[in-house]
Amino acid sequence: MKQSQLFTKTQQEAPKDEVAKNAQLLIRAGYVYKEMAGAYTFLPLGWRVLQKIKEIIREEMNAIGGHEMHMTALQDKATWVPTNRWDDAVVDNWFKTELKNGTELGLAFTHEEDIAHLMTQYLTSYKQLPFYPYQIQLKFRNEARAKSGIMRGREFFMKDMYSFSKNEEEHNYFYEKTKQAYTNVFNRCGIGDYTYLTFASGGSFSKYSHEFQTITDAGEDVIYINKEKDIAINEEVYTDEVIQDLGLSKESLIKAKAAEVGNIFSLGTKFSDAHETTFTNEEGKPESVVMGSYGIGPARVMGTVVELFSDENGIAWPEAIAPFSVHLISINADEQAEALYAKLQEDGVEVLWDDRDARPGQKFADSDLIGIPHRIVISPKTIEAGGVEYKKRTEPDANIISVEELLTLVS
RNA sequence: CGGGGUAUGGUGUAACGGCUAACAUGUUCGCUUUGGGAGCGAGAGAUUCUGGGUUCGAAUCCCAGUACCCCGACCA
Repeated sequence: MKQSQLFTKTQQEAPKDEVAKNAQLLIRAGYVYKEMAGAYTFLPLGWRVLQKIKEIIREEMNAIGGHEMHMTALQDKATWVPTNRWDDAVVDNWFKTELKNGTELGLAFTHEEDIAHLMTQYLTSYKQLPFYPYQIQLKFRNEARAKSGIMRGREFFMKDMYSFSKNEEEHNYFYEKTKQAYTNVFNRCGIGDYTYLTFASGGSFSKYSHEFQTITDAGEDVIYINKEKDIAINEEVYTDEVIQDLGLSKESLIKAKAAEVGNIFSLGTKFSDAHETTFTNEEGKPESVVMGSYGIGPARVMGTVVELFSDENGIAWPEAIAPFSVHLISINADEQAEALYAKLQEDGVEVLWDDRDARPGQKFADSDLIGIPHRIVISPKTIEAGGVEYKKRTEPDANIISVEELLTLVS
């Protein structure tokens, strides 16, 4: 894409009401626009990053048998009464509204009830099980206080997957597979080294749930990490009993602030009992289906990445989720740049060409701020030296390489 | 939801209760310039958040509302 055609532009200063580093950088670099507290618009650059994160999630969910679908965000009150979660005293962050005729509606903050109810129509036999529908969708939560930029909004993206299994054994097998799939997602997004499988409070059907917590000061949770075993304990269940149960010792645990980028949860038959979501077993008798739910916040992942990978000049995206792979900067070499741009695109390289009539200093500053992994400069100077200048965003030095070398580097 | 704070061109800031609300940046036009946010000149851009009050006079003081930010609580 030609940068002159991007409608977003960079800003030297962040709006003063934005304190979170992720939001400051994303706004300054033109990735997002803040509509109101806790609600951000993803501009073309930001949407590209988000789409890449979603696509990684999609691939990993599909790889373990997930089926993508899309549920309505409008919630029927009747569906939420059986589990008592319509009650404002139980769930206090509903966005509720009503139809013209006065019928009450909710905007989805999650979908367990909805999908348990839906499945009463489709789940009949044990032969159908197990299966794993998921969606990547907007969720709404009327948070008392939005904060941390795009990491905790009132409207936010969520990948929510639900598992339906015949029994605990079948459920546990998938639960463990999901752990690995989640690990793959966070590794691919570049935050694997900072992300820990974290034991958190379970529910009536399991001792623990598992969270994926990424170490960052911008996070809201406190966890205790055991680096050797690559696991952590959430502060909320940090007791002598739990430490012992996990075979750890207090001395081996390091306290850290972290952001919850994903969680997986065994639900047992809590929701299927409430909605009579049953299947007919091999004996011909009805049985409640065993459920699990599995969430990832793609925008929270994006915010966390920015928190982790930036310097005083701007963002430094991990390769896999960068909006573009190559940032091509031309200085008084439009013709040569145009040819290189065409060549890169031909080779399937995602390239942003800064073709603007701007001074070099501004282009460099913008490039650092936007944070595309590979920077190419083409100018009379580099042409005379026999090629282009190449620099990684994460490295301080640039060097001249030939176009052929460049193509093998980035293709 | 409790406590605290802030609100002035698009953005960041300034202005003792007293002149036509100032500066930087961005933006438009012209000339010059081209390897780390260039220079000169000329323009456009504000009902100082809203409503009330005090005062001869309010961006400035007071009250209410709204929005935003921070701390805490909440986060099924």
